[in-house]
Order: sequence, then C-alpha cells, then structure tokens
Amino acid sequence: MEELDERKIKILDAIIRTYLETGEPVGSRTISKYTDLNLSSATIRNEMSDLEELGYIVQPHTSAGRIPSDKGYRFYVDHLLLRKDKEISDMKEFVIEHTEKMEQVLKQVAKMLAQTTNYATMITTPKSTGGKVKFVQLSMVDEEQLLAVIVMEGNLVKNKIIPLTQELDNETLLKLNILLNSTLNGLSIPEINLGTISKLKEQAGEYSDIVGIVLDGVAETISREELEIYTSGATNIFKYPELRDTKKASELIYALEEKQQLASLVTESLQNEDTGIQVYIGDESPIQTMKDCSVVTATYELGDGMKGSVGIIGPKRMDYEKVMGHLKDLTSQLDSIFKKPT
Amino acid sequence: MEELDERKIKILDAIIRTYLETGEPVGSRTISKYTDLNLSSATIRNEMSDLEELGYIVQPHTSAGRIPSDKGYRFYVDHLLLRKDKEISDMKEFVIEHTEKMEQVLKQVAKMLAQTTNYATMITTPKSTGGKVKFVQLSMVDEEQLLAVIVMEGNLVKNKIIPLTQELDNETLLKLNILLNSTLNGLSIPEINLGTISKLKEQAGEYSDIVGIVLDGVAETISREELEIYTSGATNIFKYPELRDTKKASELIYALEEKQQLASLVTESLQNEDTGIQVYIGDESPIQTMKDCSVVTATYELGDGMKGSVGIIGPKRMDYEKVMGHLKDLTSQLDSIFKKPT
DNA sequence: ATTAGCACTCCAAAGAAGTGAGTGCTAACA
DNA sequence: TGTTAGCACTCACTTCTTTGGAGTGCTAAT
Repeated sequence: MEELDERKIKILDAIIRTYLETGEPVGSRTISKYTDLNLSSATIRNEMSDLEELGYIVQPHTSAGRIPSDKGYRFYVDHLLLRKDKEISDMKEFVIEHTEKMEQVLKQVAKMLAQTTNYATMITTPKSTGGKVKFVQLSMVDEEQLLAVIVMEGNLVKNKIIPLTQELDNETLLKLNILLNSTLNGLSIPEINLGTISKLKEQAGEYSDIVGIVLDGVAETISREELEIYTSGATNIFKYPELRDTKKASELIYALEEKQQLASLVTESLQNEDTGIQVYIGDESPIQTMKDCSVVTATYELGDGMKGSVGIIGPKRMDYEKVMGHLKDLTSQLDSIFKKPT
Repeated sequence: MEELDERKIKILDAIIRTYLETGEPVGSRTISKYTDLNLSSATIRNEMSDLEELGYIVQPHTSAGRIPSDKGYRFYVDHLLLRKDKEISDMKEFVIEHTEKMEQVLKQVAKMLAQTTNYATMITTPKSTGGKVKFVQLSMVDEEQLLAVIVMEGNLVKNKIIPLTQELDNETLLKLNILLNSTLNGLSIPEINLGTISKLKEQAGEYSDIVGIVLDGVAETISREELEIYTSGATNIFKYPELRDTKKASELIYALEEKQQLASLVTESLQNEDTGIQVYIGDESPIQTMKDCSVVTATYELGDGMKGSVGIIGPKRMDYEKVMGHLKDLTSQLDSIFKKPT
C-alpha cells in the first residue's frame, strides 16, 4: 500500500477541515461523528493509525488527537479542494477604481486582503524586467540640478535628481532629450546594455560626458530593482494561538516589517509559469522564520511581461480554499485594472 | 508639604534610574546601597512611603518594590536629566550622505534609529504647508496622456498622469510650460488660490480648458496632504517584558502598522514651537493604545517652514536621556542635510 | 471488517507548599 | 528628633503534586 483508498481520503479530509476550524488536535471520536460514513471511533482510530504511518497526519504527543503534517496539507491543497465555487469579490472593485497611483492601489489591496482574510498579506510592485521605456525627459530644475523623469510601460514613473557640475544650456538639453527618447523608447531594461550606451555617447558628440552622467543616473534609476513590497495585517497572526508565542510572533513580524526576506518568496514564484498560484507549507518556504506558517502567493501581470506578486501568510491551518479563491479573484482584477491606462 | 527636599529628589532619581535599567520594581534595600548618601533601607522605606503619597512612585502590589508613576517620569524628564552630554552621532552622517531620494533617507533614518535605540521609531515626510513650488513641467507621454511633474522646495518630486481628451501640439505644450512655470514658481501651496488659477486660465486664452484640467491635476497632486509616515523597529517592543503581553503588543504593532493614528502625535508636536522635543508619558499620549508607552517626538525643518517629525516609541522606562540626545542630533543633521541640494 | 470495552498515556488546569524580596511598624539609639 | 535594627506579614513566583479528561492501542466479541 501507498495508495489512499476512498475512505481514508474522506477521513483525512475530515481531519484537516476540522483542524482548520478549531486549531486543536482532532480525535477519533470527533471524526466518527463528523463524517457521513457512519463509523465508530475505533474504526477511525485504526484508519488514523494507518494515515499516520503514511505520514499524512501526526500526533503532537502520544495521547493527543492528530494534526495534519505538511504532507497532509500538501495532499489537501493538491487534491481535496479544487471543488468549490469562489468567494464574492466584495468591495475590491471599488477600492481599485477609486485610487490612483499604483503604489496606493497596492497598499490598499494589501490592506483589504488582510482585512477580509484575517491573515498577513504582502504585495509587490510589478517587476520591470521586460517592461519597456515609454518616455524619458530631462529638465533643469535649477542651476545645478537636472531632473530625469522616466516613464515605463504601465505608467510607472521614476524620478531622479542628478547634480550637475557643468553648465547646460537649453538647446543642448533639447537635443539630449530628443536623442535619449529616440534611442531608448521602446527598449526594455535588459536591452539597454553597454552597446547601446556607448553608441549613445558617441552620438552625443561633445556632450558625451554629460550623457554619461545622465545615463548612469537613468540606468541606476531604472534598474534599481525597485521591488517595493507592501505588507499589511501583520497583527493578524496574533489571532492564531499556535503563532502567538512571543518568539515566533516577533520573528514573523520582523520578517514582514523588514520585507527584505520576503523578496525570496516572490522571485521564486515569479519564475513559475503554470497556474500562478504557489503554496508553501511550513518548511517548504524559503524563509526560515516562516516554517510554522503557510504562504500562498499568486502572480498578477501587466501585459508586457511585467509581473507582480501577492502573498498571504498565515498558519498552516489556513483556509486554503478561501485564500486561493481570493487570490485568483484579485489577480484577475489587478490584471485588468492595470492594463487600461489609469 | 508638597515640595520635594533634596534627599527625596535624590532618592526618586535613584529609583527611576534603577528601574530604567532593570525594568523590575525597585526595593528600599537596593536604593540604600545605590545612593551616595548612606542611608539604611528603613529610612529609604520611610521616604519612599512619602514619595508614594505624593504620587511620584507606585506599588504594583502590596509587597513589591516601587516603580515610577507617570508623574514620576514627568518629574524625571523635566527636572532630572538636563545635566549630561550627548551621544555620538555614529554612522548617521554616512547613511544620509549616501542615499538619495527623501523617501529613502527617511526610511533609512527610521531604521537606523530603531537599531541604535532598540525602540520603535517613526518619521514623517515634511509637511508641504509653506513649501514652495520650484519647478513644473508637463510632457506628453503618449497620444492621450500628459505627465505633470512638480518639484517642490527640498527636491520633493511629485508626478501625476493626466488623461487628455483633446489634442495638444508641441508648441502649445511649450507655451503652457512657460506659463505655468512663470506663474507658479516660488509660490507656496496656500498661495495658489482661486485668484491665481483664474488669472492663469485667462492668460492661457484658447487653452484655458486644458489649463483647467491640468491645474486641477496639479492642485490635487500638490495639496494631497501626503503625510507619509515610515515606521521601523516595531518588533523591538518585544524586548521589554512589560509590553510583551499579547494584547498590548498586538495593539501597539497594529498602531505602528496602520500609521493612521500616528498622525495625531505628529500634528500636535508640529504646532509646538519651543525646543522641538515633546515627551508623552503614558496617558498623556493622544493614542489610547500607547498608554503603556512613552513617546518622544522631535521636529526637523526644511528651512521654508516645511516641518517633519521623528518619534520614538518605547516603554515608559525608556532611557529618556539617550533618546532625547539621539533625537536632537538627528534633527539637526536632517535640518542641515535637506537644506543643501541633495 | 467493525465495534465495544478497558487499561494506559499524557497534557493541562488546579492546588499546595516553599521561597524571597519587599513592606510597615515599633522600639531602641545617637 | 531623625535614623536604624528587628520582626511579622504580604504577595508574586516557582516548583511539585494532584486530578480530570481526552485520546490512544489493543483485545475480544459481534
């Protein structure tokens, strides 16, 4: 054996569902009442014993009920919950329609998601890799400072103030602008390589050193992997006793606050092509401090290969069904929202 | 009586200092050894009894040592600690010199401050009231979208994408830019009133409606009270047992995460003119959930009346001396940094 | 194959007892 | 009169024990 028969599956399902609700280890008696297949607790016990041997469930200590192991959750996620319709998409529309800058939309989304799910959430700005430059402009802000504005596909606007040592008259500025625009427009970040740069410099002729400075600035601005991450609902984790322990909670919240580490979650899931939804259970997560949690991430797209990521962090016994529903909804909405000009 | 004699003051000082270090209620015996004036524990007990009656210290329960009351802390802050030199200003310089956009500087500062003090910190962007427009520019990003860039004093850059229904040729754009710049430059927000706007529209002649749209956009962008607040070190509060309680910690962190409420701290302290440093002890704080904490805020300035605020949130027994030193340092540095062009 | 019954395990909550830091008070002392 | 020593008392904390109950595994009966 290695296979689960129908009955074992039903029992496993029941165990997990019950555990999701209560957060307490679940005993044979409970299940014997819960399921439709009428079985006595003793029978359940036997089956449970099997399930434990197979590694789907675990006993925290000898005489406690069982809780799902990571493998159990995995089975649940993979096989047991693809059969249900999804949740309402409440006020999401509203929020998205009524805010403006991407940054704010994202913050809002994170917050909302945290509120509706009661888990901690995170969301990243779309990664520009593959995003194209749409428009570049330099202007003199005052005598010594140059402002570079770069607009990317998707109306992602970046600014950079560049200090100038050298004089720069209006005519030159105009020329530079034309040059920059005609060269850079339509290019994606990886396409702006050394070749492009040196060619640009060449064309700039006597102003090549200025172009150099400017390009450095521009390059830095564009390529600065500005993977902003917004989080929300960190305090939700206090709602789950199994995470409430000071040390765990502190580490978790720290991770959420620092954001740094969260990036690892994202980059990984951005690679992944298929459904776009990724589930990390316990140790599967690349972040050590989250080994007592589960993380569900999803990807949203901005058309031109710009991808961002939304994630939900909660206890292992999170309501995967609901969470995945929410995420699916959300990403599809984000997709459509960002595609039209804001 | 009502007055504290020299000896009582010394004892009170000793009590508070000891409590600040240990976090434990402090007993008579400890003090009798601590102070230079050699007194037996019994004498101290008598004095403590008096101090308690006067409301400066408090007993958590009948047979515990004493801890300072809010009034005690207040006395300490007001009278007891103005006599000491300040702390080093470690790597602050470094960080500030090496980052660029204001936003990032602020984030860095918050983080650094949290790390060096071991408390939670917050910092706001300078409030633009009084800030002047330095430079305005409109550019066509594509056929239907106009990008407005506004640079404020202090190199605060704001962008707004404005959808256009109407055609707009290059020449007109140029004219508009000149018009906008010559009119708006040097004006502070409150100075851009209806009068200015209608005058502008008039001058724009046949393009008055476009100017209208643009100005609306600009106005909205500028005046949006973008009081961003950055926080850091939320998890530091777990370092203090008296705040580690789940409920308190959760509320506190929530407040820090939500930021919303923090604004009340700031607005208040921005009014205050004198030293610029404000101390809220326990209930004195406008934020209810912080009644078990103390909050110290300071104001930094950008010359033109643009003010921002830095704050430190910690346990009541925070090291006021050090904190205030840090803040003083920091604000004076921020002041000078932001005044020169970045 | 299922179930009832029973002995056994073990956590968790509730008590019990000891410990120690701290107090208040009184009486003695300088 | 201010200071101190001494003593009985309080009360949180820790440790140990007890107890109750939920849960298991096994065996024998259905």
